[in-house]
Amino acid sequence: MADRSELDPDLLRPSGALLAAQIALGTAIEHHAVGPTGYDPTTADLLVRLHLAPGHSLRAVELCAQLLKSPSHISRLIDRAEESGLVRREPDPDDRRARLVVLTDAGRDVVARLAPLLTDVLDRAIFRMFDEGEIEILIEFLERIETGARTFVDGDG
Amino acid sequence: MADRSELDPDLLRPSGALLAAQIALGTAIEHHAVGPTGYDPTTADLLVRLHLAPGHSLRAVELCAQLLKSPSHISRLIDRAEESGLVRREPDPDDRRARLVVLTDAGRDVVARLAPLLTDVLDRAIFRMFDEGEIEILIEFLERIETGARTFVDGDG
DNA sequence: CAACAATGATTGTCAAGGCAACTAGTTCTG
DNA sequence: CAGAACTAGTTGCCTTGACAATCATTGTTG
Repeated sequence: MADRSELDPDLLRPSGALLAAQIALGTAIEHHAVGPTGYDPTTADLLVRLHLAPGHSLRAVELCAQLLKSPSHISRLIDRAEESGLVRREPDPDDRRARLVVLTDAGRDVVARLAPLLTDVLDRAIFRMFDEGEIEILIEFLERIETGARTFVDGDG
Repeated sequence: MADRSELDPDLLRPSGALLAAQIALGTAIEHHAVGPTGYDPTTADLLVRLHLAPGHSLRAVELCAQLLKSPSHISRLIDRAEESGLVRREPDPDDRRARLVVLTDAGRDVVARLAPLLTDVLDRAIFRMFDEGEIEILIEFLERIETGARTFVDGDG
């Protein structure tokens, strides 16, 4: 489609729109939902993932996958959340290398405060902007990009 | 649509897909296009934006807007690029507060090496995954999210 | 079951990047 | 045209977060 020896001005349009949507959504979540809790966005995401997980707990490796962050980042993220009393590390009975990260009552309170705000932001920024069929198309489009991109990085699942 | 006092498991699906697409695409660009040049992704983006700009130059404030980064970040990004000889700062004749960031010949060479790789990644990760009408729908969907998200941050343009 | 590869988690080190404070130049208003 | 308000850019300080190395445990294979 494009002449590869020069940059097509339209080349960055889709990726630019993707980035812009991401940034705008992140900013909205941060200002309207996460900010009021007093925690940072990644910590908030951590708490939400734990809340959604069975037993309100996950292993760190699982959090890496869900939050798309590096192990070192997750480890220190848990450090901070633990110091704030939001989560607790417990041994994993199935694997003594692993440690379960468990949501504490204080963490559940934060999620309870966060949930309606986050739901509101995502409702108004995304769900109300589309009808139900469109949402599925949107997700399918985004998955197509992810798939297309992974053909370059293939071999990492 | 959603019960706001509890988290809907589907709540994060679209935003999760958005993030996953973003990360996968960024990783593909970084590994396949930017990595071979030896520079970091943000520097590469800087060079591309300058290349696409009239006169191969932009003011820093314009780079903030295009790269969606803070002024301090842009300032230091230009520092590094200038030390590497990729760009040059020149006074802006129209406004003596501003400084034009101009692509050097060395910077142009990097863009020339980068362009076909970047075009290839974006072609295969995005353009070839969609037909032309779909691309426009995709962009319109993403702009809808951006618009929806901006209703929370409104007043910043 | 002993040696060895693979996996989960953590830590040291360092770059990326944001916020607030500051300088310098411009525009607006009296 | 003097002062106030604003805009462009830079710097100090700090947090976030990635990579490489390390330790502990598990699985695998002779």
